[in-house]
Amino acid sequence: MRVRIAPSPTGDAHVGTGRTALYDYLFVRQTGGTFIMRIDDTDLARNTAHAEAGVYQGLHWLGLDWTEGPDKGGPHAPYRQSERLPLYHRYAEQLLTTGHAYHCFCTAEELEAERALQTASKEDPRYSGKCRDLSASAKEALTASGKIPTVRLRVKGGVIGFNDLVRGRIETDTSLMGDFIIVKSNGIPVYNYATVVDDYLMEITHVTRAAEHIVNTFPQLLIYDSLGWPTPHFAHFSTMLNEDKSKLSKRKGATYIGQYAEMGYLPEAMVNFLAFLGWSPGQSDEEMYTLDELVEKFSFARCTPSNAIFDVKKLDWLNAKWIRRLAPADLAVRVLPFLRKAGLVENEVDLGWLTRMTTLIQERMVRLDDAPTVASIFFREPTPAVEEIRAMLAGVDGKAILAAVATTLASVTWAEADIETALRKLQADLGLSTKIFFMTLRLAATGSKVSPPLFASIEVIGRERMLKRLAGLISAT
RNA sequence: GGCGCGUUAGUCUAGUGGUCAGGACGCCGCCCUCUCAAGGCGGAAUCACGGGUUCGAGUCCCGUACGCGCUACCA
Repeated sequence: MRVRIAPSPTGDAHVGTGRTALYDYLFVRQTGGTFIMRIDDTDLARNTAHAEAGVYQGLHWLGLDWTEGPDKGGPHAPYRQSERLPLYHRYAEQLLTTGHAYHCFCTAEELEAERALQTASKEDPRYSGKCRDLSASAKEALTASGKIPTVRLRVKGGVIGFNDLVRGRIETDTSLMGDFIIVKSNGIPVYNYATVVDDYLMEITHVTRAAEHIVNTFPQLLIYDSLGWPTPHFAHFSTMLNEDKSKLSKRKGATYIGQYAEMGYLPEAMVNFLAFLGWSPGQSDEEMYTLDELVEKFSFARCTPSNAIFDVKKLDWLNAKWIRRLAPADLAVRVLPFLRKAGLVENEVDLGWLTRMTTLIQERMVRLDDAPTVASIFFREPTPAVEEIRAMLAGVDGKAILAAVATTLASVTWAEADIETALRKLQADLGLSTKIFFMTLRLAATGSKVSPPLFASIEVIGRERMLKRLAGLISAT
């Protein structure tokens, strides 16, 4: 099995490209096939010069890799369409000599006018075939006048079709189709043509892509046929949409894989989520799958044909699940860049301490970039919650209570369990309700009514900083 | 407009002629609890519509509606 992903070099990997690449990768690994990277850069106007790195980076982040491509080389190099022009010309020449294609001298303006006329008279706009049977002398004259022709494929009518791996039989009548351009006047092949030449020469067995390419398959089928080439298998995946059902675009949320990495989504979660957007393992209640598990389960037949909305809420849930599943030490390392970015960590940190801290925030994060918020009390001094504590301790001697806490903490063994035992005993001795006492402590320790578990938090904050925070409050109360 | 694809709760989906239409996210409620989370339990919510075929249709066929795609010398 040989499968290719053919992104345009836009500088970033689109999530749609990511999902298709993921499906390709799963299929290829499952079948022991080869995954190929090909850069479709025939749209000169749109190309950012060699901006492939961003695309590679996004896919690599997901954990995907290929064995042939511009960056890897391979038996069918080059893997960039802009470097394969001679190939396209060779087969265009073949099509021309066999009579399957012909030169068309119509200008873009003439075609535009023709189309306008047809639309006005309510005809379906399609090429009239004006240059279809030009005489040799006419062609010579046009060439002599300096006109540069395009190459058009001669379309003969009839019903054609293919068996889509996810949708079944798809057919159309080509009598509705005009002769279409395969090589532009600037010598660059059109997508539909270049794709066919490349897929054939690169021995692609399964052509996989998004549903918007379904109708492109028809002209491609015609090209395969005209060249006398066998057709590969085709699989068209569902389209991914925004929450308002519009096509996934940058306007309405993140579109590129790199953006999700920056927001603190885990590649494990992203892969899991993307896999389930348009595919399902069938009868199973299991929601979490690793890349390896997906390799085992994936199949084209279980891909859904209908469009799928990219539901960030579900992604968030999955991400939170994956965060909780990570070993704390692993999570700590992943969280660190986000803490640095937020300015909470500037120099080296003690990884043991960071890991301990991470266990406290692990269940309180949806994304990695939640860490700076949730964990700030372990790095920065909170604003003293003087007023809240006063309100909490209304009617009792607050200063004395805080002092008792300080005294207790000053001598206790510094470990969560011991801190808890000591403080619970103090609570009993003071005769305060658990709610009041521990909320007061939480306010004192963290400056907030919401925080990670109290005793462990106190431990992680450390004796010195705890006593300092208490001292500050005692003098302010 | 033409052609193509699609349509199970708000969302992702299971279902391949006979099920109380299953699961998950989200939402609501309860429990647990030092707060917040997490976790547990429970709840509301779905087969787009109309015709067929059949003893029986979410499942098969036709039509309609709606959505998406293509209709370029874009990919």
